[in-house]
Amino acid sequence: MEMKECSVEFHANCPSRLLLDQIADKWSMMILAVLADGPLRFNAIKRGLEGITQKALTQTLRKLERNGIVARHVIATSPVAVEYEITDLGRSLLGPFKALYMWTRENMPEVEAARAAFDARMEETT
Amino acid sequence: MEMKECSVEFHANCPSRLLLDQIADKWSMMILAVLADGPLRFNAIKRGLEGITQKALTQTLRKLERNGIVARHVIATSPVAVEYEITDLGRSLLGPFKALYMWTRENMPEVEAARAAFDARMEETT
DNA sequence: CAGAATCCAAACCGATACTG
DNA sequence: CAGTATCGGTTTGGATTCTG
Repeated sequence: MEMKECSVEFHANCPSRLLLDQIADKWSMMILAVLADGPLRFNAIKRGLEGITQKALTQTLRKLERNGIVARHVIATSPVAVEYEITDLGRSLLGPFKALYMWTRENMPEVEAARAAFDARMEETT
Repeated sequence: MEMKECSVEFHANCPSRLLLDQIADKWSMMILAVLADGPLRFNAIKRGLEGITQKALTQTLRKLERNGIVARHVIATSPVAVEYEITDLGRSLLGPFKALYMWTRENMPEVEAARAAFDARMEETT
């Protein structure tokens, strides 16, 4: 019997890895969900995401814009209005994201049970 | 015409949000992919993930174990062997993860183009 | 082999103040 | 309104050393 090694490998420079780092963060998924129904202005997005700071929102929007997932439109009124809109590319991401979201909803109870069991085991060793 | 607000809202204590924070991190997805074909020992996993440190691997495995996504089996040989195996719960996550992974592979070119365009625009304003 | 412990630097994070 | 700039504080992350 030979040694077991993994058949899949992930290299440090694997392009999908670099991209995953970009999109699989705390806020990106939620921002996209919020923009799914139509373009929104900066503060409207902010109001939809309880707990996000202005700084985090700005940074995440910039990153999404750079990756072509949202588009930023400046409307030259006074004071200026800025609208963020999901792009076609971003829209194509909604499917995968939704699958992940549905998984969390469906499997939450089982995860909670696992956590409780794990924490109980930790307790008893203490 | 009424003000546009978002119809979806994410609350800070939304359970799916808490779970998403746990599973959508840099290494979890890749560890799961590596374990998909069968159980592996600690250092075999490590060899499959170029760039991961022992500390990061330990931490991520603990988290996955706590959430019931992988199982840890200690084999009392000398020196000890420890095998990590994906659980049924973890296996059910592979689908959503794979969808995300496929998306990155398919849309990488478009993302790169968007980045180049964005960075070029930044240059010209400087 | 599979970690735990420690140390230090770097990245992040929220709060605050300021601006066109 | 939609940001930028700045500043501590905390968290993270790597490198190293040690152990059953």
